Amino acid sequence: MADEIPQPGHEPERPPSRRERARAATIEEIKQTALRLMREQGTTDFRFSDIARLMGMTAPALYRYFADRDELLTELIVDAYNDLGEAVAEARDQIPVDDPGGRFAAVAHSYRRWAREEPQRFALILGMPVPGYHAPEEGPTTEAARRAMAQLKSLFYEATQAGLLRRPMLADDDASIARMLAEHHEAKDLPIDGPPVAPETFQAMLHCWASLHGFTCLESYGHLDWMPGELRDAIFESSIRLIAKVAGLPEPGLLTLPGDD
Amino acid sequence: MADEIPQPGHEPERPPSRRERARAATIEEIKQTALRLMREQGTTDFRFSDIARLMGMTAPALYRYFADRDELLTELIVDAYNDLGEAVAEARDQIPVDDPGGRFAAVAHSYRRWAREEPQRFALILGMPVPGYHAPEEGPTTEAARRAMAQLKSLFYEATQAGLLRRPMLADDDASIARMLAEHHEAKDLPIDGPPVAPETFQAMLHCWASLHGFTCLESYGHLDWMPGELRDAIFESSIRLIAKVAGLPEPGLLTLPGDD
DNA sequence: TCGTGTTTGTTATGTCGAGTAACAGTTCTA
DNA sequence: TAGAACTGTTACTCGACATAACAAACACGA
Repeated sequence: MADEIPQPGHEPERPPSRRERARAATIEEIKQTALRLMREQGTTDFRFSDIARLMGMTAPALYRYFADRDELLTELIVDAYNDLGEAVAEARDQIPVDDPGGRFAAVAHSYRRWAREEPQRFALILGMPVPGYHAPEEGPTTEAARRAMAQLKSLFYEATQAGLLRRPMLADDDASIARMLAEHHEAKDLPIDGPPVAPETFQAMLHCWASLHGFTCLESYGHLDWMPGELRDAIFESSIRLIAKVAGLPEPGLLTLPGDD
Repeated sequence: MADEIPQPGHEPERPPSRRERARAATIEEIKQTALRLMREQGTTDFRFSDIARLMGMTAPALYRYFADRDELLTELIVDAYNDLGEAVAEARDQIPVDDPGGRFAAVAHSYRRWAREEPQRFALILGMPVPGYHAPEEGPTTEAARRAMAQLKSLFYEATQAGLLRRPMLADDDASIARMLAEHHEAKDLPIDGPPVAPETFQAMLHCWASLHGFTCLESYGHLDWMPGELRDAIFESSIRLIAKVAGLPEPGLLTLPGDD
């Protein structure tokens, strides 16, 4: 009785059985249905009973797959991080490595587009989560966030390696920042994977992220709705170029960004 | 029976009666209690029953003051907008008008400080609101948001008038943006009160807001928690100076920002 | 093929919070 | 002081989360 319980985390790698595939499919359907509800209702909330009804089931059946609402939410958050990270990485990798300016533009556009297309999922990961939800401390969500942010960093790292990154424009003496960053690079407690970058590069990267994220947040939550879309697009494009220039990235090659409407 | 219902919105101006004062005090206590609960629980959610319990009342009594949860939330949102706007305006006005760089720094610091001190209220206005809540279209929240943003604009307007604003650094040719902005200034459908500013100034202002907001959002929702506070402060300060420089604002006078920790 | 244990669904039920109804005490005002 | 308005109460409905107990389908070894 006692050792029948499988220890989660290091299951032996065997081919998934028929039942396991069915279970995985159901889990996926539950998540997709939850996302559909969020999209239709425009919130980050959903009801178990609604999910069950749309799936032709009763609500308690869902508890066979998720212990509670929080567990489902956590999975959705992790998926959203991964999805955003993948979307950004894919857009980035469609631009040649020797055009880091273009790569950053692609990252920025895909970040914005993802947020516009999935405002609820965007709110899920970068807004304040659903009331009553408490993310597991240092859990999978933190891990996924770390990975997503690494996408941006690798861009700067590659640019540095290729010698395509000018010194970023910085406000003034940043000796203290450089020192603090160096200390923490040594202590290796920065959450970004991969090799280290120069302090001023790191700072430029963070500035890029914050500016990009700020515009995206404002737009995604409707705070820029008073601007016509055409104007928003133009201002975003201009802002991104400005940010890139300030961060020391070269001018992007003039090309149509893939998938940019 | 029919015409007993008072039409909301144009009540005659008489001195508040004893009862009206008591009612206003109760409404205020309800709001404060809701805020206290939000702060204690770290969410934008609250339970009517909890509010009532903390006030020594029963839950249904609250419906004498607010028709439902949404109505209370709307008031809290409006209050938050006004509060943030006031905090920002106050910080700004403690710096002389002839130091627009310093004024912007003060605005930025107070914006950030407010968000850090009241992350729940910040989420309430600039994040995705509580599930199930639907803001009244073009209602008081929109109005309050408009006013709050006008605080930033007036800073740039004053700087322009005083001839202290250099031409902002822009990415490249922005003729189309200038044209679109000019059209919308003529159409007067921009949400910002007060006299118009030049298109490039407007663009710079928006860039300032987005960058400031981005950093603030990331920090307020804990996405920068991996940085020690000292480093966050330094990077924020540096970023703000950079943004100001890029926007064409002069270097701020070296002074201790009021209330800055 | 059969029987047993696991998985996945069901219905019935408990709990809790939003919101309403009916009623009671208090305060204002004519 | 009587009636109207206001503000609170208790009792109740409703809907959602979550659990318990049970039933059907499935997997698999003898």
